[in-house]
Amino acid sequence: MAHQKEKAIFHDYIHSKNLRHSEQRMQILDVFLKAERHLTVEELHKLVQKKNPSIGMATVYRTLKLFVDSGLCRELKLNDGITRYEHLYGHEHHDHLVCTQCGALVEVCDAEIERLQEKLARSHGFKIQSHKLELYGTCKKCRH
Amino acid sequence: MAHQKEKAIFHDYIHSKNLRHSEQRMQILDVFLKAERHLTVEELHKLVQKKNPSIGMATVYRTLKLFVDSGLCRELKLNDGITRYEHLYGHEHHDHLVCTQCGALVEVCDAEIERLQEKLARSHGFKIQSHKLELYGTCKKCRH
DNA sequence: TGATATATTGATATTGATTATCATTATCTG
DNA sequence: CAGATAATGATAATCAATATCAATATATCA
Repeated sequence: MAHQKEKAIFHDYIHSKNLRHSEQRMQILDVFLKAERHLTVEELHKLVQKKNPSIGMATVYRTLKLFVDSGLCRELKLNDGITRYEHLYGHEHHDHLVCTQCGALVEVCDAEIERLQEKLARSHGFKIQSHKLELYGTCKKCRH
Repeated sequence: MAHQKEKAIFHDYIHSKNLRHSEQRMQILDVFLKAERHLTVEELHKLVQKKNPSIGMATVYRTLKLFVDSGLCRELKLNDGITRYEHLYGHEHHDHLVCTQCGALVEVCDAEIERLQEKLARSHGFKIQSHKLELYGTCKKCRH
């Protein structure tokens, strides 16, 4: 079974917080790790139900929170108001290009922009903890 | 009475869409223009009620949408999930520094970052329509 | 000006996403 | 294995935002 590192991280997190393992959590983690990125809660719930139909939405919500807290994934809140979750472990930091026509999501990163952000914040006395950069526009396909 | 330009914009918008003027819309516009930026719907509703207690929340929601469509203001959706509205007319484009401790909002702009964003998008075949850049961190005050 | 068509309002219901509650069940620890 | 308690799933509650609808206000035209 793959994703040993991620499972170890979750395992350690569960223990460090004196929480318990459960069949459901392991199943949800398994499905989440195998899935593509940028899943909504509903999408994940549907995938999980294929494996275990008795797992409820509430459990998926609760478990995703644990994933976030453990550092396995992060919430992505785009302008459409729908919260998506994307893998974090083993993935470089990145920002997003969002196609406003087809909804395509492209991950991008630019070290120079990051540097200038730091500088900009510093010049206003801020110390950055995190940032959010989303570029909304049309992708090549949708313009042709 | 100040803000003639903004009122003319709204007036023109209303006419162009074959909508109607109303006492309530004018009162809400007046209060909005006088207020500081970054108002939530609830905050604006409270301010408006001081002038006309009968104005309901729904009308404030509806009217703010008109303001956005007319170009007078824009929605600002930060990570806390609360939608704020900020003045647009007569204000330069800007991004935001957000203090995660005290909630302070600082407006910033960096032409070089904007330029690099364009370039980054272009290199992936995207044509940018809008962007969102928020830098979360701690302000000087909160660190001392 | 007055009648008519229709946009607007405010109260309330509804939606959709998320969180809280709670009785039942499962897991861990000794 | 037993006891303590965390987790689950169903459901209710919450919260922001939107839709509905009867009553009212506004614009237009005769």
